[in-house]
Amino acid sequence: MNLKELAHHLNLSQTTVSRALNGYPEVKKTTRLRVEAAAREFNYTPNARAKGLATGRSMSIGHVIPTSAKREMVNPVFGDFITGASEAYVQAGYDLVLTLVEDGKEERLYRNIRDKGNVDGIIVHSPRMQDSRIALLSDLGLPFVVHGRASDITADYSWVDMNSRRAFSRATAFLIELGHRRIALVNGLEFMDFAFRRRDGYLSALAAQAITPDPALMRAGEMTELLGHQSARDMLDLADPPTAFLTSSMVTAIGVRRAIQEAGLEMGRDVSVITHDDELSYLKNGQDVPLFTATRSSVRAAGRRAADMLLQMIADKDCGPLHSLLEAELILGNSTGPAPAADIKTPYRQERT
Amino acid sequence: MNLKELAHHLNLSQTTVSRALNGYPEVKKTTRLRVEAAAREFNYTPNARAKGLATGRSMSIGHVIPTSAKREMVNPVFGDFITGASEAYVQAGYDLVLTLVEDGKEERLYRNIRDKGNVDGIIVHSPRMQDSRIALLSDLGLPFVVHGRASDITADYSWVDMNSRRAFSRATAFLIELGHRRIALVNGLEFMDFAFRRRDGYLSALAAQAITPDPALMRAGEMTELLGHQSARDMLDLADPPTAFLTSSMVTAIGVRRAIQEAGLEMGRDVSVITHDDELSYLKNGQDVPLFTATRSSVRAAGRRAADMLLQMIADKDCGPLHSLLEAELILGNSTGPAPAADIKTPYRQERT
DNA sequence: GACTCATCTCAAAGCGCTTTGGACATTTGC
DNA sequence: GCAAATGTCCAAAGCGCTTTGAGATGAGTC
Repeated sequence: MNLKELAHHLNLSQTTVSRALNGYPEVKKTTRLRVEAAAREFNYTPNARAKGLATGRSMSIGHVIPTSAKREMVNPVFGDFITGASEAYVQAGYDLVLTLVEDGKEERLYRNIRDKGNVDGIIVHSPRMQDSRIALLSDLGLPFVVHGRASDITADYSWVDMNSRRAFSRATAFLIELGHRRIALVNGLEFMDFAFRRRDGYLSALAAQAITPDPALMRAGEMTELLGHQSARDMLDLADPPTAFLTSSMVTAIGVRRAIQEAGLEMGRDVSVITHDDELSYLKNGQDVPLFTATRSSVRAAGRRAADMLLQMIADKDCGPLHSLLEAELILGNSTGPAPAADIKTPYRQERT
Repeated sequence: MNLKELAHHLNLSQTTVSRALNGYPEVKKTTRLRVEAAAREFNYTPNARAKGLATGRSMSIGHVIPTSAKREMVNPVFGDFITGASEAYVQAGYDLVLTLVEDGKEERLYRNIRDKGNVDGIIVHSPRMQDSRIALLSDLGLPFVVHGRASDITADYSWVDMNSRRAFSRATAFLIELGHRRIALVNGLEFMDFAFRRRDGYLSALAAQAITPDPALMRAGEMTELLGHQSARDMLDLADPPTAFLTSSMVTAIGVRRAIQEAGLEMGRDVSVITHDDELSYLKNGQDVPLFTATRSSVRAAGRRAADMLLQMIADKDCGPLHSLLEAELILGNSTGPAPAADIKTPYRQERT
């Protein structure tokens, strides 16, 4: 059933039916009700392509996620982010179109996306520190929101991000307060902006207590279980091993825990661990008492926020770049405790904020 | 730059330009080259909505994934599946549109999707044992491929699935061969078809050796780390605890491992574990020697396969329902070993296939 | 009764593309 | 040499919708 048929059936013009359905005022109330009833009865749904062609809007949002042939990992965070964003899209009647793109082929792709015209806006995932996509998209004139930021970019653009620096600096300060001095960082790939910020937070907290960072205690890589395991195993083997670990993801933390156990140590007593917890739906951090002490920020909420922002920008072209900085909570779990006796030095008491 | 402008610029009609670009034969070679050069020069990309309207095809595929307000978990397998499917779509010039739908609202949604006309086909995720979506989609006349099967549906439809029953029956048989008799199953939700099949495989292997299944050793739930942990903890507490676990996902297996360690036991020596490994990109099962003995089947490959099938069905309406059954490998890792001495009974030797 | 307003409705243009049904020129077949 | 076939191009219709500009209709005003 299309508009023409529906109109004919109702003995009305397409114009009137269209207006009735789209809430225009110049339609008599009784007519409108009659039209709506018929539309329901015949299960009429306007053809999206035709509607899009006529209105110039596609009612869908593009999510572009980068992949690379080498590190061919799909960020596990993605599913939850999408779930959050979807809530907003469903409410607003938007669709979500997903595009995976190999590193490097991005310029052509974004241009294509714009010219094809099948999305009204874009969500950019996984920004690097300097990310050419941002300038490109600004040029293209397609509304976009970045999930994360790009530290090296000075131009203004819209983003939603977690305060990674603050979260990791708080976590580090907390470990220091517990008496830890040898604190290891198992980070994500540090050309990714979020990972860079996390390290920055970690270093700043060390510096605040005049602790010299030890390169041997810093590792970065794809945030897999293996990375956590290997890093922790190697570090625990050092002559002067760490008494605490800070990791960038739950999966990595699980690897760290494995290495700790294999070393015959107990997490939370012999070695402390703090991880970042994205609140992924399939990786809950314990139930009553969290398994891991963690900096926690829901990536699903971030997705929701980003989508809301983008929709707002589409509705109001001039609302200018929007920003949203989400603060992570520091939640206490069973994986942290005072530094083992041998290592305890009275820490400078520090106000936690 | 649109077709009209491009045509005008070239002093040609839209017809000719369109034909030149779409490879129709009735265009002189030199004209075609001239057109192609200009298209490249001006970065011409046809508008997808207009093209879709004219051709009646949208050049995109819908992925519909069910969520429920209650168990609001996004299947972590999803990211990898999509990655596989994307490979096919990119090659064929298709887009992927993603829709999350709450349980129950599906009928209306699928009908809408068809009438909106913004996808040419659908991939159905996470089928239940009896799944109304399949009959519905058949009625709607929209090509679709199911990732998984629905045991209670007799009608023919297209699917890609892993041979869950065989995989779990082999895994169970292998454990029996190692001397295990008390074998626990920590499964996914059993109204999900794949989980049902896995239990079926498990039970059949037990039955083949005349081992009576013990309800106390069977658990099902969302495949989280917590499920694995709680199930294993409870079971290891039994008077007659299991000596081996079969779990439906890596994440769950990690929870089982945790419980084993907390019980002061060693995985692979005191207690054996076999898990199913979807080869998720962020959850590699060890490196040289796998951490877990596992039934392994790449969900990414399944995605690729499903997408290829769907594209074929779209290209050739009459190619009829297609099926693809993927066999899982049984790979040996460090998590299995002979049943502890006390429990060893000489097993009937069984041919593994 | 002639006038203006509202109110309601419609025909038709247009969104950017494909595709049908020729038109015209050039070859080919006999 | 002429009809038929072929090669190359175009004008125009149509995909299903929205939206413009204007035409009816009836109520209110002088």
